[in-house]
Amino acid sequence: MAVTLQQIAKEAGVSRGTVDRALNNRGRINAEVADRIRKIADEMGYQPNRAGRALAMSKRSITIGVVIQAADTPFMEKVIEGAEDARAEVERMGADVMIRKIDDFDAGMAVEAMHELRAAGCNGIAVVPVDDERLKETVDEFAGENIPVITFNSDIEGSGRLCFVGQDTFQSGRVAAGLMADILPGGGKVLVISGYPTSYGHKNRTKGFLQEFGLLREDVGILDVQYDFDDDRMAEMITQGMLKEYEDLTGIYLAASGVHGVCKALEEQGMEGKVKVISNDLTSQNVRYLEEGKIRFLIGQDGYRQGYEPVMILFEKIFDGKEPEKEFAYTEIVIKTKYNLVC
Amino acid sequence: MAVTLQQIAKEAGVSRGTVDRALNNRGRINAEVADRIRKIADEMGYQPNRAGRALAMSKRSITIGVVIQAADTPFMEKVIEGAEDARAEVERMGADVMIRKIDDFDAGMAVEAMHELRAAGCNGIAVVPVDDERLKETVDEFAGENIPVITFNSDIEGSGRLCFVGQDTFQSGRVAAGLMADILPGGGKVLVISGYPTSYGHKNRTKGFLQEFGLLREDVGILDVQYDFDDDRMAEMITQGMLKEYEDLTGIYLAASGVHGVCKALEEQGMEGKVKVISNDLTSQNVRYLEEGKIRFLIGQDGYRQGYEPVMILFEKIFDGKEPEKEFAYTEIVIKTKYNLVC
DNA sequence: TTGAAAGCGCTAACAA
DNA sequence: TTGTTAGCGCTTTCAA
Repeated sequence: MAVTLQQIAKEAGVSRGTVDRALNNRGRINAEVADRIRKIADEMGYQPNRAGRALAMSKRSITIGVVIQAADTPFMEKVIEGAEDARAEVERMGADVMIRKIDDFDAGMAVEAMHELRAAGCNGIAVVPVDDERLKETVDEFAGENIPVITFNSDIEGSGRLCFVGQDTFQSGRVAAGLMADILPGGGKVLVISGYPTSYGHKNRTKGFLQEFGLLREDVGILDVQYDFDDDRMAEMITQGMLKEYEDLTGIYLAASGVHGVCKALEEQGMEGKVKVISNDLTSQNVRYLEEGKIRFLIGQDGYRQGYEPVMILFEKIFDGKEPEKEFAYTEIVIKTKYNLVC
Repeated sequence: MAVTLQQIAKEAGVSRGTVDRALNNRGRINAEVADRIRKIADEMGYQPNRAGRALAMSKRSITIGVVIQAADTPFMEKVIEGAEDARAEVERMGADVMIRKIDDFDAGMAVEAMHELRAAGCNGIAVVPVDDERLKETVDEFAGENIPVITFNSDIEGSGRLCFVGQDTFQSGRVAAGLMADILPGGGKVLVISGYPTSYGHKNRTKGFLQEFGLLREDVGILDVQYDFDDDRMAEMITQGMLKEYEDLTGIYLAASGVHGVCKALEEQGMEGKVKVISNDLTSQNVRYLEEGKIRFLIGQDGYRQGYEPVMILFEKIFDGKEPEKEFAYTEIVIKTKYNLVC
């Protein structure tokens, strides 16, 4: 049986309230007595009972806000699933979670949602941000008011956010490069199609891929990076053009979206399977292409954890006062082939 | 704020105790009243508060036993880590976890440990089994006494265990086959080295690999399966012999242990890198070989979850009466290259 | 068959 | 500065 406050109180010859004040630094206590109590608690291996604490604090009621942009995308559905699961878990401990979904990316609406959540009494907020000055200011403002903010999926560098939960995008590009280097035949050319030149994530993936692939395969030519602005039609046109210009194209790395367009172009030219495609994100469409063998590898993000972790980290921070373990909580870089899709 | 028993009692015009009896089927209650209360609870969306329940039940104290064989191996250290984390988590809810570690595989000691744990009052047991008749009988005996048993890492087929947590080994072999098919050049031969011909896991991996690889690459010859009995010296000798006999050997799949031996033999013959190696298990030694590029891929087991899940499933079963979601809780089949090792 | 009440470990308000 | 006490939501025992 675990040690209780009462047992420590008895051991120290004081009351339960005094032990509580000592161990939780609530002040209004003699410093020496507090020290002595802390030492005793330590020796007895005291671990606060979660259930007792949750019950006692349930009137104070912790509320956690979550702002998810691009909530209508398949990837974010996984994130939302993780956040909902975390919600169910902390609700059983008496806390509340409010989730605000925003279609597309819209910094203005994200800022607005954050203000709403603060007004609703949220004690902490997790947000999928975009790189935007107002959003950064809002994060800093909240942090100043002692409302911890966690960025997830995407980060706001240099802001006062508590921590970031998401993928190490540079490393993700390197993972793709390693795989591509393993499966390409000798010679030929490889093409990188990115999404937006301004997106941090896309940029980092591209950089990681180019740097590592260059080191691994000097025999393969690397074509200039193309941008499809996350548009399948663009991706298709780029692929068509490149196929015409470079007959020895053997590999395509998609740093963002556009799988459908790429595959369509390859199919039209009868190059399916001959040009090896590696892409990102385990969307259901991408997964289908993987199953059909039209893509070789998908690099996944573990969206579930990206939704789950921020809520839990905030809950632990607010409920237990526990600081997050790392400033960058990188989620796993998952490699999927058609064979390890289900788990 | 969530709905409480008290609120339902007020709504139904009865006492809290009556509501409790109705919702938890404790008997000693008028059936019609019980029905009415259940309906009201349903309408109000009642979800029992975990903290309250944990606190009230803390005198009854749930104890969960864990028996881990081969506990001295690096892989099982991960499993133990997961079990310890689960322990910490359920201890905070007032439960206890007793972990019994056994070096090597020893069915007799495992049976003994299970009896000890039952004598110590365990309400449920998770065990890493071997295929052994006494062990199976013990599992069935405990299940008959209403002490749920979960097998993890390895299974006892046809026993009365509640569920199995671990890898789908057949599928794991197919994953390796898919990767091997992607990275081997045309022609040549591939060799499969398994561990024990009697081990279910090794056998399934081998079968999965052979079946899938045969479908994928008809141009590559498949040599007879060799067995190294998890011994590096054996693996080394096998590799040496095969390298001599088949100059066009281009790939080796290790269904069990023996990476060190294989790599040593390849190095001696100057074939390192030329013969592509895929193996299982993220042991620190294997990871080192992966980092050095001597192995192309490692198929991992997610040992952490294999230790964590069984304890949590047992806790939920005993504490909440919640049945496990699936009979086979397959853990993810993780693909690791040198680039996605850290997460 | 039902109600009333004690108590699980903790926090917080109040009293001393 | 310290002790006392009510109460969080639930289970369980005892009394009606």
